Amino acid sequence: MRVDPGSTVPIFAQIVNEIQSAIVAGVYAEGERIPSAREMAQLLKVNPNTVQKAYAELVDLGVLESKRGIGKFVCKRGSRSALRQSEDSIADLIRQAVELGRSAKFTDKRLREIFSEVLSATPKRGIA
Amino acid sequence: MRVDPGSTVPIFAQIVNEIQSAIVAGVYAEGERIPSAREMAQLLKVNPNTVQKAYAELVDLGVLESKRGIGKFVCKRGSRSALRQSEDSIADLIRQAVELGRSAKFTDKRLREIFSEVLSATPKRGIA
Amino acid sequence: MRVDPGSTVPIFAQIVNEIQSAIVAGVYAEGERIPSAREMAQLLKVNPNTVQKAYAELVDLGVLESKRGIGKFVCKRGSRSALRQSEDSIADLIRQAVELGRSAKFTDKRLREIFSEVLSATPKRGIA
Amino acid sequence: MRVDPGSTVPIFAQIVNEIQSAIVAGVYAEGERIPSAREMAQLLKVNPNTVQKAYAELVDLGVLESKRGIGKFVCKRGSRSALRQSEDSIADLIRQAVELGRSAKFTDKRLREIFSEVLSATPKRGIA
DNA sequence: GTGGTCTAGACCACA
DNA sequence: GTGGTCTAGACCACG
Repeated sequence: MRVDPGSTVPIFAQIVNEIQSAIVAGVYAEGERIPSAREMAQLLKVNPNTVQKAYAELVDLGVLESKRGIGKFVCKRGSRSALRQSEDSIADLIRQAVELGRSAKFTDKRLREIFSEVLSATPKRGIA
Repeated sequence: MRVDPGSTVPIFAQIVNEIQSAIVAGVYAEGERIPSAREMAQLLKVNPNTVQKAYAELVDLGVLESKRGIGKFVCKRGSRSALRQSEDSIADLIRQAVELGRSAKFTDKRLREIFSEVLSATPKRGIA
Repeated sequence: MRVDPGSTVPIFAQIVNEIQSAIVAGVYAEGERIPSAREMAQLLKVNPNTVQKAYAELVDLGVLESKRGIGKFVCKRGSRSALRQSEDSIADLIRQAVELGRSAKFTDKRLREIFSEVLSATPKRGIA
Repeated sequence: MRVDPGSTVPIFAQIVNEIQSAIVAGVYAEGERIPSAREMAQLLKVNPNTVQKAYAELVDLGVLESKRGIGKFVCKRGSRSALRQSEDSIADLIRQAVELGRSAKFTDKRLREIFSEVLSATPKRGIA
């Protein structure tokens, strides 16, 4: 679980993705409590408000639920929601890539090639 | 050649991409003059300064060159630069998608499936 | 740190030079935050957007890096970049002068004289 | 006698400098007629209006004088004017370089070094 | 008419 | 509060 401050992707969005991925990967089980915003903030070395914003979005997305004074917990169906949204995010990025390729008149074959290259070039990394 | 004002991608960045794609697709040949910022602005229905920012970036990227009082022209090697940068942009988006998938423990097989679905679902569109 | 609105050199370019000089001179250390565009703008009595354009160029040149919502910082190697670019700018101006002299058939001796005169005639000035 | 369309220096200004240099170098003697704007334009491969503007400036500077219907001629004291102005231009560029160096806290010794390097690195070129 | 610069002011995402 | 983007409109240098 980490964050790249230099990325063009907003930090809060990176956190949203990371949490969802962690849930999908089984790091946080349904009904389980996730670390407080402050804990997460010092873990990731980011501003607590940024984590707060990410958590709020996850509540909004139906992945987390808030129990006041206690903490935030993965929803009953949180794992499913996270899975669906992860797939959506992935599909959305790929869609952008494909559209870019289409307007430059790249063939589907060429796009498949690029995809395969990137797939084998991108290393697998741990969740922690 | 059009622009989506609602996109998260800044308009000027969309224009940069569109122009590069058009050059790669052969709409604008090397050495050829591209429409003035003002013409392009009214074509895309955006502010001329927004177009100018995009053009300035393209000059910076070595795709266009500026001749004062005459117009902007596709560089000698502009087509190559544009091609390389288009591929980079595409690969970059796919890389983001793959990284997202990796941290959610998606298998490569699943990622390939998503890619194929998106590829067949994304319509081809004209340049004009 | 000041700017001459009457100069033929664009204001934003003057700011780029001034910041680079300040970094080379050690006014802003590597990793340090520089004043916000708004602060700098009211300091120099210019429009904030003009400063922002200068800052954007410095980011582009690899001298500054931007952290959204926090500020702009001198890059790790920013001091080196600034030094190199300052020397390049100086050498470029001198090269223009020498070429002018060459085509008017000035001797190197005469060019050295002019240089020495200007060097002793140009006052040293503070950074602030 | 040539012009660099890619330079940051305006073309008309380059022409002004070139003509002055040519006069200083003795290519055009006092009282002699210089090529018409059209001739010069096709020689330099630039827009005739651009040459026209350069000539007008040279008249304004007291280097050339116009005889209607006949052409433009180097003034009586044109050679002196051109010499003085060439020196001024050269001194001005050097002054800009020195100011840049001063604000970056370059020592005079370092500036002299840069000057010497550029002087020996810049090739002598013919007038034609 | 064309590009380049500058100003003024607004809005938004981010921290 | 900070950077980033966008709009609107002005002015200038250039061809």
